[in-house]
Order: sequence, then structure tokens, then C-alpha cells
Amino acid sequence: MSKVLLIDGNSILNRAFYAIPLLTNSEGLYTNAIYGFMNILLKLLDEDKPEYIGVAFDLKAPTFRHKHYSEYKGNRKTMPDELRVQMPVIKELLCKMNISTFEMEGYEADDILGTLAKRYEKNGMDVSLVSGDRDMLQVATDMIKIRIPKTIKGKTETEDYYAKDVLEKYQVTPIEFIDLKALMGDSSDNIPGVPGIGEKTATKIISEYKSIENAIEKLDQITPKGVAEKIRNNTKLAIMSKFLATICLDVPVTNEACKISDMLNDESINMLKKLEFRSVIEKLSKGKLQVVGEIKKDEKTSVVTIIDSEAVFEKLTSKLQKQKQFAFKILEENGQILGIAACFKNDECYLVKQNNGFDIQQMLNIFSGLLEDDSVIKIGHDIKRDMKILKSYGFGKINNFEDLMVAHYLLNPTREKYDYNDIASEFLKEYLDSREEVFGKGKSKKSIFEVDELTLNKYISDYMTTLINAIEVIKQKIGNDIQKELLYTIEYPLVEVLADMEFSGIKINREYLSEYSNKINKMVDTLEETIYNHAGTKFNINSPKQMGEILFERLGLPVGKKTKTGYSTNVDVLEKLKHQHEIVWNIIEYRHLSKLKTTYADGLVDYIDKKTDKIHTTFNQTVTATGRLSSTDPNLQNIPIRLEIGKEIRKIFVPSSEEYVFIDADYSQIELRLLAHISSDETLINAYKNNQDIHRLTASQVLGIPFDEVTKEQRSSAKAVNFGIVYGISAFSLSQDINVSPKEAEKYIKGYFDKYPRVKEYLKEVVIKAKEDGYVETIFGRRREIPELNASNFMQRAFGERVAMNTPLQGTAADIIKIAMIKVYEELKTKKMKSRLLLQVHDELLVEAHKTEIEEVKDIIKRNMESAATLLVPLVVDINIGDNWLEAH
DNA sequence: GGGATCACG
DNA sequence: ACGTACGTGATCCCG
Repeated sequence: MSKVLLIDGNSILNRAFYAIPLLTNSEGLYTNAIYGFMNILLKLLDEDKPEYIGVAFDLKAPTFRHKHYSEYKGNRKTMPDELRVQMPVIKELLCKMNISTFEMEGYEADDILGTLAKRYEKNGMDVSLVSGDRDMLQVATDMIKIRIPKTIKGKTETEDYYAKDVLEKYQVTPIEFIDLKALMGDSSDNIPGVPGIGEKTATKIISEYKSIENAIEKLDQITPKGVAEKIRNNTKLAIMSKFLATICLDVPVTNEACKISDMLNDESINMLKKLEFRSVIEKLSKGKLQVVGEIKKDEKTSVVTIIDSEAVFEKLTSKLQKQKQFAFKILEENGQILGIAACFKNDECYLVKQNNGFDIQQMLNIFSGLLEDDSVIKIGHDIKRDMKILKSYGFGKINNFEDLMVAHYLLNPTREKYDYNDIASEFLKEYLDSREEVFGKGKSKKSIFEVDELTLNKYISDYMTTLINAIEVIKQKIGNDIQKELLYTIEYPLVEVLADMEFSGIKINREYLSEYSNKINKMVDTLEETIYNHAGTKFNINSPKQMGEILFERLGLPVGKKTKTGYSTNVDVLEKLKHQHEIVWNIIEYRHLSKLKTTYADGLVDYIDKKTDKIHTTFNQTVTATGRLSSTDPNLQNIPIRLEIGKEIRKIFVPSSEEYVFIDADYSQIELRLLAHISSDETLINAYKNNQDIHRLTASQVLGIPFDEVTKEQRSSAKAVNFGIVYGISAFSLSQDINVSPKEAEKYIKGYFDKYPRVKEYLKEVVIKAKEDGYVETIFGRRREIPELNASNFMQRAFGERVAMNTPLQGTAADIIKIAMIKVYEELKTKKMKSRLLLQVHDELLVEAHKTEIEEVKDIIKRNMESAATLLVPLVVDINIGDNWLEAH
């Protein structure tokens, strides 16, 4: 028997829109509702395997119901803009996927779908009708299945109703369901119903009397009398409600649901790629669904010239030398260089690889001359990677380069990825296979020379051609001079600095590490026993779920916060419970120590180079939304410092030999100083000029007490206020943070703004300007777009506002320390000194200084950091020296 | 793979 | 009334 799938477009889009957080593609087009729609569509295609399909939409124009009752759906909120813009897009997409769509003036999607469902049922077809709206249940029969999507634990499932299921769940037949709804009313459609009658009473009446009309006729039989009275007084309203609630089954719709075919074709694929729905394309093309068309593979073969002899490579090099610019990539795997890809214009790509008589060292000898040549622009992608691998072969200087990964990040720091195919889609409108699609991922990931030649050639050609073609587009997009300067004098020079830091690595004292490990392990073991004893049972202390059960069920402690999945057991909750049960103290301690054990003591071991005892982190230059760096594998920017036992781990970080010491320098309150500068608040500026204790000052200002009488506690609350201001404060959060009532917190904030009026003004203005422009900027021109500022959702908008306040501060601080790093690096290099930068932790630099250079290095660091920017307030750097990171900080 | 938790600035 | 601080990354559990 043939099957047809009918979908209520508006209702599904609406559901998806609210179920899925706002998504945009890289062009800024909102896509979350369309994405959700496609996923439901895929699921239904998979489950029902229909032959025919149609999607109906509401029109804006009033329907026959509005004409009858002007308040129909009168309380509906207007569609949010973020959803409205997705409507035409989904219609276009469905059209390209060869799926029929229906709209009829004067009717709702419901009516069209009901009409079609009955028509196809008559023709002997199985009907699946999908809607988020329970009104559709009135259409259910033995052949017509109503499917209502719902989200269970983030997954989309459907509740399915044939006629018998409606009866089972609502004790009325589908036809009676109309009367049920008419009697009880429906606030979402603004159907009045009979006032005072709710679902329970309505169900009782309809299941007994079958229809409103019959119930009205037999009013004297209805008990209790009060209910009968209510109906008697509202018979007209009840009848009209029924009219409104009845789905029209004879809409004059002439076109038909279409046969499913060729859903994936060039046009629809292109559009899905533009929407960046790779997973949708993948699922559609898996072949599991017989409903899709044949995917046409791009048959064009890519030409890549193989170079595996010295003589030919020499020729190529001199050819490249004559170009103004060429693209390249060092192909590496597991620390081994496998080849070099290069290209100087579209369709002329080269792969340099080793041969019997031509090895890697030789080709690097030849190539590195070119990389160092200042007169030729090298266009690369993630050049830090190239530099590092080249360094391990004794090369690694790359002069006069463009790094499109870094440039792409500069243009939009909030993307998830900056791969070559992302560049191709954003700047060239070409939708290439991603690296993952070419080589696979996880266990089935192939190495470069394991894929077949055609695939490899296409990869190299795609990659290199993208770089060559995108460079001009990207250069144009980096329009203004300040952004150019940011890219060419900060981000690009930083690439070499970071490559050098990562390559240097930081030495680990293994002896101390194992001592530390043993100490922590013993403490964890003891605590584990203690906790089991208190609990009276063994359980997995690391499982928040099991921990919740122990604390709140077995031990009966009062439940504070809840999370999506159950009880919250985080440290804030535990702190409040610690006076109620001994076990809570132990758990807090256990959590602390087990973090130290797993993440630090044990976790870091895997990253120590066995030969050199060094750890080489990766500093990511294209991750954060604000311009900060991040550190991974391992993260050396979150090594414990705040608590006593935790900070001991810092002793394992030591200079690389006896000849060196650590010098650690950090900016004092750089973000607050920037707030003073950017807002030009006089009180703040003067305070910093006079080197005053800013938290103490804030306390005395806000509380109206003499500067010298501020207590420790008052100073610490004021410190929280100062931090809060930088984050885009709210009274509630501040109150949580410093444990006072929201009212009290509100008073602090008000007091703060009274005493620092320009700060208040600045924070207000930055939000207004951001709403106008759609983005905020740092002093050095780094931009971050904030689409959330236009969100209709309050929470998202409030978030956008906090981001607008915080990003210029955090981002400018990031710019400044980057400038300082470059200056320090350059000066050390120019003076041919042995000392080197090792780590950056947002406002801190760690340097290992040769013992003969200590005083000079101190001067270099302090001078360059403090002069990295000229502000209305001084930049102050605290500097320390030591034989390990704990001592030096 | 996502949520909860916790380490840092 | 909404639910509440900005920016990160690693580890563990659990479906």
C-alpha cells in the first residue's frame, strides 16, 4: 500500500525554533528552525518510508475563522524575526528538494492537511500527518496516523495516534475531540470554550453525550447542575467554539502531494551546503533512504604534478621564486614530514615527495630558502604548525607570509572552525569536502598516502587552490587600516612567537611530580574510605547522579539547586550543606583532590616527552571570541594556584637546566585599568595614577566610609563588585557571589555607578553602539559580532549586552599582551640572548632566563609589557624570579 | 557526544 | 516575568 507523508510546516518550524538554540550559518543567516525541520523530516522519511510527500503552510492573510470571530488566535504573539527570516528559506529548500508545498488564502495549514489526508485515505493510501498541534487528532482514523513530535531528553520522538489511540488517551473519538476542545476552549488559539469548564469536566460530558449539540439538548440530565448551568448560559459560545475548532475538510486544493524523487540534487545539495547542514546531506546520502536521488559525483579530476627529483624541484622552486606569491602546506603526520604541497595559480598544483634518490632533508634544504625569501609572499594555513614541524628538522623560518586561518579568525572570531573548506565556502562560495570527509575520522581515519591518488589529488588541489583564490577576497574584507595593522603587526608576528614557545616546551621535574602524585593519591584513598563510611555504602563518588542519591535520598539532606538531569551537587550547593553532615566536608575535599590527581598529577604525565622531560602545549590563536589565546594538549593556562595543596603542583614546572631561572611577570588589574581608560572615569584614572588600592577605594566609595576603615570583608566584596562590572553585572549574580541579598547587591551597584559615573555611561553607550553596529571593537580594532543583541529572547539579549560590555575590555587586554609578547620576543632575538618566552596565561608571561642575563631580561619584560600600550592610566607589571613556577609567581 | 563539574584568567 | 557574570579546557559519567 502506498504511503503519503503530510507535514504542517508552520507548526514544525515553530516547534524546532523554540527547541533548538539559535544557530546561524557563517553568513549570519538564522538556521535553527530549518535545521530542526530537516531533522524531523529525515526521521519521518526513515521511519515511514513514504512514497509521496507534501508540506502545508499558513498564510499571513486572515482565514475564514478570523472573519467569523475576529479574536481568533488574537493572543498569538507575532513571529520573532529570527524565525520569520527562515520561512522563505525553508520553502525554497523544499522546492529544490522536489517536495510539494501548499498554501491557500483563507485557510490554515490544518485545513489543507485535513483535506488532503481524507482525500488520500479515500484513494486507499496510508497517511502520516505530522503536526505539533493536537487539533489534528480530530482527523485520525485507522488509516490516518497523526504524529506529534516531542523532545525527550534532547531527542526528537513522536507520539503517534490512530483513531483508537485518541480514544484510549482522551476517552473520546477523533470526531468528539472537536467537541471536547470546543467545550474546554483553547487559550493558544483563543478559542473561548465554556467559561469554567476545563479538561476533566469536558471529557466527562463529551464521552457521555458525544457532542455539544446533544449535551445542550439534554442539559437537565447533566450533573452537577452548576456545570449544566454554565453550558446553558454559553450555548452560543460553545457552538461558535466548535465551528472554530473544526478543521475544514473540503479546501479547494488542486495540487497534489508529489512522488518523492531526487531530493538530493545539485541545487538542493548546494543550498544545504550553504546552510552548512553537512550532517543532513550525509544522512540523506547514506543510501539508507531509498527516497533520495542519485548523487552525482564531481567527475572533474584534479591535476597535481608530482615532484620527486631534485632537478625538477629546483626548476619548480625557481618558478615559484618568480611569482609574487604562492600557496603551500607542509604535509606531516606523527611528527614526520611526508611531503610539500604548493601552488601558484588555479589548477597548477604540485606535490613534492620523497623518492629513492631524493629525500626530505634535501627538499627542505631547497624549499627553506624560498620560505625565508622576503620577496615572495607565502600563503599558508596554520603556519604555526608548519614552522614547528620544520623546526624539528632544523629549519622553521618563514618570512613574509599570509596565514588564512589567522586572517579568517580576525574577520570573524566566533566561528567554530577555520578549515580550508570553511574558507572556500565563506569567501569563494565553493563547497568542498572537509578534511574529515576526505580522510575519515576516529578509528577509520586514513593517512595521507592511504587514500587513492584521485582523492589525494583532489584534496591537494582543493586546499591549495582555495588558498590562492581566497587571499585576495580576504584581503579586501579586511577593509580598514586598523584591522590591517592588527593582522600584520600583531597576529602574524605572533605566529612565530607562539611556534617558538611551543617548540621550546617547559621542563618537568619528574621526581617532584611523583612525590606529589603519591601524596595526593594517599589522601584521595583515605577520603574515599571516610566517605563510604559516612554514607554507609560504597558508591561512585565521581558520579553526580549517585552522589545526589546518597546526599538527598539516603542521607536526607535538603535539596537546593537542581540541574536538567537531577540534583545539583556542585561546590556552591555543598558549601551550604557542610554544616549539616560531616560527609559534605569530605566530599568537597575529595572533589578537590581528585581533580588535582586526574587532571594534573596523572593527567600531565601523558604529555611529558620521554627524552627531554618537557611538555609542549599548543597555544591556539583562533579559538576565543575575544582575541585571547587558549592552550590545549595540555592546557597550561589553568594550572592550580588559588588553593594551597593545588598550587604545590607548580613546583614541577622548572627551568630547562641549571643555567636558567624562571622570571614571571603579570599585569596588575589590566582589565580594570582598561575600564578606567576606555570610560575615562576621573576617579578611577586618578586612583590608578596615584597607585591606590582600587578595591579598597571602591569599598570606601560605595559604602561611604573612610578609606582607612575598610575591613577585609568589605574590600573583598568591593573586589567582587569590580569584577562584576567588567563582566556586565547583574544584582542577582553579585548577590550570589558575595552572599548578600539581591537588594543589598543592587545598592552596591547603584553606589558604584554613583561614584564612577563615566563607567556607567560607558557601559550604557557600548551596548547602544553595539546594537547599532552589530559588533563591538577593541582599542586595536579587533571585532566581534554580537547577533544575540537582536534576539527576541530576553536571556539571549541580556547575554549579548554583557558580551558587548566585556569584550572590549577582555579583548583589548588580549591585544596588549600579544603586543608585549612580540616586543619581548623580538628584543631577545635581536640581542641574541639565550633567554626565552615559555608560557602566556592571559595577563602573565613566564620566561626562562639564562642566569647571566637575569637583570637585562627583567628589564626587557617589564619595559616592553608596560609600554605595550599608552593609556590614560599606567600599565603596571609585577615581576618575580624563582627556580620553579610556584616560586616565580 | 553532551552534561556536570572544576581548574585558570 | 524572564534566570543571572565574561573567556577558556579536561575529566568523568551515562545514555
